[in-house]
Amino acid sequence: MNFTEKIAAGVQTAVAKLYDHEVDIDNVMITNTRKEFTGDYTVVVFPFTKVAKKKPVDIGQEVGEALKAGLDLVADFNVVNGFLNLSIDNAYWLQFSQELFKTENFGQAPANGKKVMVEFSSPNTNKPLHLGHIRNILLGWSCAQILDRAGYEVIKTQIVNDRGIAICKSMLAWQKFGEGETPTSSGIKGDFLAGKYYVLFEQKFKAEYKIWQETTVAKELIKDNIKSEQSESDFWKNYKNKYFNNYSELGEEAKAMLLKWEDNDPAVRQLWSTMNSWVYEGFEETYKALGVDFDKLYYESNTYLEGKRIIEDGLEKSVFYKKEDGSVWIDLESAKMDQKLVLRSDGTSVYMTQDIGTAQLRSEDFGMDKMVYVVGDEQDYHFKVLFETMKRLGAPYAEGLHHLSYGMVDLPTGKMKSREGTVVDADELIKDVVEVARLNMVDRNEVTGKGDDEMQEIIRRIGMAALKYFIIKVNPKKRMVFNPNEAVDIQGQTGPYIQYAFVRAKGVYEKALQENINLSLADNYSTLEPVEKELIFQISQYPGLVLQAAEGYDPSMIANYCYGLAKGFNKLWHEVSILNADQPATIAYRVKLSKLMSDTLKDGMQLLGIEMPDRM
RNA sequence: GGCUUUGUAGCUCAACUGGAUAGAGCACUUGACUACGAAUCAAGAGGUUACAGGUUCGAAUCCUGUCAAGGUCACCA
Repeated sequence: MNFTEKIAAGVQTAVAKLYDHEVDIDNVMITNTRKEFTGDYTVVVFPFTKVAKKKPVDIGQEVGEALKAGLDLVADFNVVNGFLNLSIDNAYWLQFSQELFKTENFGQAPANGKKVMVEFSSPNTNKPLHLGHIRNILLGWSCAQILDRAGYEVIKTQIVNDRGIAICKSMLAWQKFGEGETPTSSGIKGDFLAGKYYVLFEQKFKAEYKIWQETTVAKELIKDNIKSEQSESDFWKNYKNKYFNNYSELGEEAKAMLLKWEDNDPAVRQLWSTMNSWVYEGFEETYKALGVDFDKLYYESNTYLEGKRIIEDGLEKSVFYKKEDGSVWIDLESAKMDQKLVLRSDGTSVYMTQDIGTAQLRSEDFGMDKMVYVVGDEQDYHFKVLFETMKRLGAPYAEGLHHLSYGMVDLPTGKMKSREGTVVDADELIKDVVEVARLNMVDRNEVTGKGDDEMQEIIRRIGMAALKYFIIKVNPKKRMVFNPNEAVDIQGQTGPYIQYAFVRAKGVYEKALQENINLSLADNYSTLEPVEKELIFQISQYPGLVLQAAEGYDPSMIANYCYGLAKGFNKLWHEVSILNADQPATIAYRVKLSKLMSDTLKDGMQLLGIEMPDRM
């Protein structure tokens, strides 16, 4: 039982005795005492005014006296307004820290026997990964790590969007204009090569569209359909899709290719798998640079036909209904949503059908209790509909479905737009941050004295820490601004700052080992400075925080915690001496405390996918 | 237009999910190295939490309305 639980129980009995009233233990409000007041924990006594029929200050005084008399660990108390501040006896803090020194795998919750699947990344195979994917990947990876630490069995997965009209566009452009170019022949990374032809298709299509707009067909069309307040260019912008489907030659060819693909045409399938394999090789490199991997991949080309069977079942159970034209729908108006199509009139699947099928497939494969989809917030509605549908279908895991929705990443100049070439490419960004880290290192003249490989690895870890921390410290659901200059910062609330605190603490510990300092003397330490207590207090929050972050699917909580912890240690570093303290017991205690701090920091950062360097 | 998300210091973000005088970093001032490593620390300045009402002991947080920005309303994925 930890301190807050003991205090809560104490408050419960005190209130029962004093005011003859049973309070639910969950309703006892305990917070950490704010810095400007003395104390460690604060009990909010306002809720008791009704039952006690007294002023908050008096209640605080009475409950405080009862706690001080009844609980050994409460050394002292003071009351400010309706807040009862409790100071924990130093002996308890010391005892508590001694226990932590011995604890292995601090922060790891016991296995809870539940399986959770986390889907993230899930790219299209027609272009390379960009900054938006990085946020997705970091969130997904981190979420998986946190759930693991919280006691779940975690399966990391993605659905690879390897089929559809977009891929056919790349394929067609390559076929028409590629002249047999390959990653090997051109030296271009596979995903970039596929992206190159996707862009090329769009350019050619645009040119074709432009010419068509001058034809008599087009002129009559716009005359009949343009709205009075609409400009011509707006009209054509809106008409683009219709042109692609109804008039465009390139569109016609691309659609024909998609049909051939669906018909298993050998030549098209061959081209398709060749180009996709280029892309996969490219992706693999990027994933490796980001330090992530997956346990199981699902390919849309395998799952896009799934789900029809479930639709049939659902029709029998009247979850869905069929219209005269044969299309199948679900009516979600009772849940304040719309009617939604789940099967086209020609019997083919839509996005929703696929997702229903994929969920089912995954359940058959793994039997998970929960499923987390890391997908951008533009799909909020889609997932709301999907989850409600799964609930109505009676899927056993329906209650465990969660959409980890995150906001778009903006640049200081505004939105990333592929058309305007402002998309920040993932590979390039990774290269850039590592390069800035290297230049920083050179500035410090610290390049000497370490092996080249070791140095490169340290630089890489620092650069990646800066990038990753910058992105993951922001609450997922918020839209964020990515300023490249700030992302490579190493001062203040940054990844390298946290790494620095870690390196310091670990350095002290290693030096103590070298000097054969007797660490068991820590048991004799008895004074405990305020900065030390502050640090133990922060460390004590860690396991609870992991559970909270898991429950809220929110890695940013861990990121902010790690910063606070690093800051606490840096403060201690400046206020007291560790290896030069005057008593051997003090030295031993502080060395152990540093070790505990660095272990906790390393664990927390690992949950964010950030590696710690041995030196900096 | 319907539904939905967000709005906090000049900038980037916090605020233990309704608690105390809204906190950090960057940038700007000012102090602290002959290293347990200053990639650090200490201090200063910076706020009508978009706005207006309401709920209550207590609101950045909950409710209503207004404004602003984004998303979404395809037999696309």
